[in-house]
Amino acid sequence: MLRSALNRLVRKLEAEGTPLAPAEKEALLRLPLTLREVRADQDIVRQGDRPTQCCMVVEGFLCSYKMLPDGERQILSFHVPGEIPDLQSLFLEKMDHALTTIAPSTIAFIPHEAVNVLLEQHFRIARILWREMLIDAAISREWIVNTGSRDAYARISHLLCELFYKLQAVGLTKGTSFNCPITQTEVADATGLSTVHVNRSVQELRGNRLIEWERGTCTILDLQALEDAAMFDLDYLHLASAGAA
Amino acid sequence: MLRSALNRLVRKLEAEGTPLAPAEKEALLRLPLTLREVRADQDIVRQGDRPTQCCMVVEGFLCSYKMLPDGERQILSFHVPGEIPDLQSLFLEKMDHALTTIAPSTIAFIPHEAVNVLLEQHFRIARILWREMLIDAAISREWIVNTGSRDAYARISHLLCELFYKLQAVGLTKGTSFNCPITQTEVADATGLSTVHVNRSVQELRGNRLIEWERGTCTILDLQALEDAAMFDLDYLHLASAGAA
DNA sequence: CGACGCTTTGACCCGTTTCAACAATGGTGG
DNA sequence: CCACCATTGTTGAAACGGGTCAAAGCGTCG
Repeated sequence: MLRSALNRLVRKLEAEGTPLAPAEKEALLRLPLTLREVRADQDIVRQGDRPTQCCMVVEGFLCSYKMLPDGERQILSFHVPGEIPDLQSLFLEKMDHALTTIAPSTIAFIPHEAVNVLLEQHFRIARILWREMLIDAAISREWIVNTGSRDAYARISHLLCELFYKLQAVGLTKGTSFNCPITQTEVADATGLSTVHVNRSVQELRGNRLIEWERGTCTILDLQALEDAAMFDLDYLHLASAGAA
Repeated sequence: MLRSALNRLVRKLEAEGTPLAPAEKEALLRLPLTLREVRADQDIVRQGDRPTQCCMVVEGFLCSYKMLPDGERQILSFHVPGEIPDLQSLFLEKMDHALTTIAPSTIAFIPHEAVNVLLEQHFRIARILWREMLIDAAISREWIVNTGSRDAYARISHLLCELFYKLQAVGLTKGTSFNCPITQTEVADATGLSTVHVNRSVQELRGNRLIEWERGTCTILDLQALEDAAMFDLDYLHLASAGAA
């Protein structure tokens, strides 16, 4: 289990394109990971916390969010296996958002010190992780576009395209199907819509035969049409293959 | 002029809290900067570009934005003097958004190679710049909240609070007044609202005596009330003083 | 079987958009 | 110094996307 967690990390870092040197790989495998099984809807880190470790998603599904004084919850991103959602806590002491599971998950914790040592001794790994964090930032920018400039139908389409490509990149899709434990309420919190309206839009997507989505499994029936509806442009995910083009 | 640009950079980096060592400061001052005066509404970098240099705002005002196929423009962030808005192009080859001036500006260009050398030789500077980029990401997250969860009145209030604190951090405010060359159309593109509605909301803010805003100068009359209206929480800007608390 | 969480539905309402003018402002050239 | 033009800001009326509220269906799991 611990081995598989570390392997996921190595694979993730190599997905950038550059294979790791033996010394680098070894340094990664020596990282002191602590695994934890977490059930759904458990906060991993809370807003205002000052973490001393960061966490990697080994299995499951996380999201980060902020709560507003008026009770609104805004989801800021979804995190799939291989990602290290709060790596930024290495540099920004105080969490400005919370991190929670939205499905039963396996999380690996890594002490900050260990990561800091890693970064100083292996600048190439530092560069790869730096790049990862910038991709997260690129996704955030696209989410601004999503909530700011697209209508409900396009927003939800876009979210589904993003999830599909992110999951595909880590090998968690079968064809155009993927496990999608996100509830419509969570889609609503992520897109700035009401659950009612999300529901109606999802039904519209189903009616147009763009997707099927029930009991935690989402199948994209017409990816091209879904991307068109979403005005989706893959570039922002900065996937290795796309970058090479 | 070139000296003042470099000084602004040094000051910005030291604003993090840690004063730079003489060797570090010297390395910065040796950076090969190219200055350029640019009038308003000129693209500095375009979506799809693969820049070989990055740029620092010395004077003026920039914004980054994306265009959608349907003609909508979404502004993603505003950039004030001292910031290096496209530093990320060091790590993400292809620009996923554009960068443009919204006021006459002075820009300093720095070749990627020079920055790369700097990062490898001075890990502390790398850490500071890394942190800067993460703060940009934190601001993007807050913009997701803004467009996703706040109504028009709060969105505009929030934008003004953000600008005020960012400008204050680099010493570009006088009291609670600051130079604000942003048009209402740009506010609309940044907040995902129509210009008409922005106009009405700004008038409401004026009517409630929270702000004055005319001819490029914005004065906040009641900062506390403006922050309340915006549900503003300073934490996300990760200013040095706030981090120390 | 019953309870709980998630999805679905209908009816009504409101914030925001759209369209279409018009007024103010500021910069430019004669 | 004024006439002109292009931006930017302002206004009103009508329409619409999406929100709210409230209740009912449905799966699933102890």
